[in-house]
Amino acid sequence: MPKLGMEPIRRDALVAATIHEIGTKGSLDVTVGQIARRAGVSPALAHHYFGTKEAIFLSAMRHIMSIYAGEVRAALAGAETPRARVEAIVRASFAPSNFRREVIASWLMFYLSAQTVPEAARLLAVYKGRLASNLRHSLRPLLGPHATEAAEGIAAMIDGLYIRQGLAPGAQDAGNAANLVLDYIGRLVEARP
Amino acid sequence: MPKLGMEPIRRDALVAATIHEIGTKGSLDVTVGQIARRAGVSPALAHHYFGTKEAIFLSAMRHIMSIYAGEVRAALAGAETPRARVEAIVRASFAPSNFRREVIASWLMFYLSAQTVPEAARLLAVYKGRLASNLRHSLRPLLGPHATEAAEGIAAMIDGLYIRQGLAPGAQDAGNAANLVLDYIGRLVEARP
Amino acid sequence: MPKLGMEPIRRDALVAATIHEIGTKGSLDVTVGQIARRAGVSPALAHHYFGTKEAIFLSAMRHIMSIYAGEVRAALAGAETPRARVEAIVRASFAPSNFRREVIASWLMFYLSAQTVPEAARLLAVYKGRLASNLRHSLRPLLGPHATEAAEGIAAMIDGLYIRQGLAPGAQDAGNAANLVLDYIGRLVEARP
Amino acid sequence: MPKLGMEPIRRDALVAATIHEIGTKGSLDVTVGQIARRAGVSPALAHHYFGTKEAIFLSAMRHIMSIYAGEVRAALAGAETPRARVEAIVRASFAPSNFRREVIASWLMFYLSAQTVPEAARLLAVYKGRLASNLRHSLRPLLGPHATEAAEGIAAMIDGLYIRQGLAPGAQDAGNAANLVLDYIGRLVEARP
DNA sequence: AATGAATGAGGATTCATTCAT
DNA sequence: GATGAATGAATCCTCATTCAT
Repeated sequence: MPKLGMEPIRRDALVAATIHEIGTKGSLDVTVGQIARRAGVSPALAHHYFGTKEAIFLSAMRHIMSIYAGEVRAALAGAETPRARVEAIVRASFAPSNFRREVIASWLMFYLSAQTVPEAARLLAVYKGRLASNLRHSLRPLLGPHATEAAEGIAAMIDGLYIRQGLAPGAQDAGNAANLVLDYIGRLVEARP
Repeated sequence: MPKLGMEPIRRDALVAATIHEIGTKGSLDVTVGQIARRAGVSPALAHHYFGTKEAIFLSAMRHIMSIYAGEVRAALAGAETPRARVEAIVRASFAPSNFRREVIASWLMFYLSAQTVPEAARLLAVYKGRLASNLRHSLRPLLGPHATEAAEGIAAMIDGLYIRQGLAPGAQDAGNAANLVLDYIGRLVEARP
Repeated sequence: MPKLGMEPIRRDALVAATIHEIGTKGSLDVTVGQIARRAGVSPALAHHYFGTKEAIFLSAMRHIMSIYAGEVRAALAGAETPRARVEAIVRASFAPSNFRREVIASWLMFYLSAQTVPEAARLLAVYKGRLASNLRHSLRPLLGPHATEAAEGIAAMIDGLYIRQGLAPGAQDAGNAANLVLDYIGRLVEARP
Repeated sequence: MPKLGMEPIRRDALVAATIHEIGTKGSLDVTVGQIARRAGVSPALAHHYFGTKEAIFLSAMRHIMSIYAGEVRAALAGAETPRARVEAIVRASFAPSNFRREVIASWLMFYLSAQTVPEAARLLAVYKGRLASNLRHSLRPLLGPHATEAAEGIAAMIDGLYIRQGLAPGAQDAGNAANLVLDYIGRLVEARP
């Protein structure tokens, strides 16, 4: 009987290597060879398990998204009021597992590849739809008809902080970033005289 | 007037072609051949004038930045109060000459290339520094010590709206985007009870 | 009876799969993986039993030739006159077990591989020699010194009908093909005024 | 001004190199690199002028067919009677420019590639249609309703002699081959008692 | 000023084959 | 007996870049 069960191990290693390489390079110009080398395997094996480079990238994208989704789910679990829910979503976005430079860089790369790769576009649309819907749903009780545009503003600010984190030189402070959004939410929600 | 040489004409055409191609493709995967073809010249000529592909990209980046800078300068010219200045900067960011899909896509590509190309990083840093300084300077009289973080929030939201415009399917409304930022500024500036 | 080992079963399955795949693709561009998959085994097993891809092909070639040889032998068994012998050989060439598209395609592929693979060339030479000698031998009593060239003409026509059957789109009629050759033989044999 | 007019020269050289390499190898397993090397250029240039390997092959196929067509046209020019026309077609098929080993090997390779490449199939169908129609047309006055099947027999014999010339070891005699077909035609045409 | 000609370097992908279990 | 794991070698193709004219 042959050696067994390597597939999930290799797949995970290759996905991790992909994220690492994209994060390091800060660009999508990553070769299968580089990914494979970092994962400690041959380029041929990468193709053996994934078929194409695009499939590797998509797997990495799904991995990142599932981490994010888990973070959001966990954060929402303990949130009872609408406002707490909004804040939970924001905090999840800046959780350490998400807000690492390499993860964010990958995020942005997938944003980019969605321009070209239909499946990437689909995945991204799902994520964006879910985020917007989550935000709107929680904001509605607080802001009524203004919930939609508030959700847009919040999502935009999050994306902006992401791009600055992912592409700017020098790591930034996740807490600080989260606070900026939370402050914005405070201003949106709290009645003005 | 002396008869103009072809050089500036060709350079401009190539820069315009670069922006167009990046905007169309939505990615940095643009070849010198594509750029040259769109500009109606041979790839060899592109190299003749620019030396390298990177130099073509940098020229395009400078072009976009100078348009943006002009727009900001013009907007600031008519602004008398601090708040008007802040709003002018924002409006300039969403002026039609900037907030076109292809221009924004190029913007983001340059953001990306700053990861790899030192000169691009330098240019981007200059721009960001100027934007932040402009915002801070105008916000200071209104927000005092909170000006810095307010400037960060505003800049982040602008970037976020840009990325959504540049990479999302379906053109968006510049006016709507500007209003989101202006509303945010309003909430920042207006005193809360 | 001893329990049969798996070896002959696997070998047969792989040979059959090889012929099937070549016939389906209509080309020699068949991978060991495809052959193994059709045979329901792993590519590694194919190598285990045959050593190399070339050996698999040669086995398939031998298989086809032995079927052909059996068909000829059977046909000759009932033939008593020289002319009946010639016709038996022709009929065997167009017997259903030979004149199937996939078998003929394989035939031609082996013709091809004889260009490169010495052992294939040897096998093919044996077959051609036997066919020619069979034909000549039977034609001699009828045509005397012209037997050799008549045998050449007949063999060529058979090959030509094969290539048209094996490589032309749309299955053809074996009976019709056989009749063409038989008619030719009639014209060769029957005295002209 | 650049060096000019190389394109047709290179294209011709590459087509010739393709035929040569296929003829030498006796198989379609010819790489672009080999073709380019024989043509004295880089593989990249071959792609520059032809785009794909398939396109190179198709060009070579068209080249061979046009030579053949020219040969037939020339032979038919001097033929006045139906029988002379039939014989002219046959002689053209065995003219020295066609019946060279490398040309015939290429012929057969294209026969093969027609299995896979639609455009090759189309070209081959055109050739076969023209040949059959030429033969039928000339045979009709001589054989009436039997013309069709006679044409089939003749075409098959020609193909058979081709495959033997193209794939058999040791060059054969074109004159001998032609005579076999001419003799066959004689037997088809001349009345039997 | 401009370009056709040409290529070296590199990258995705395929595949026969080997090996440890 | 059988196979999953793994890879080296090869192939097509792309592209920035150079050069002679």
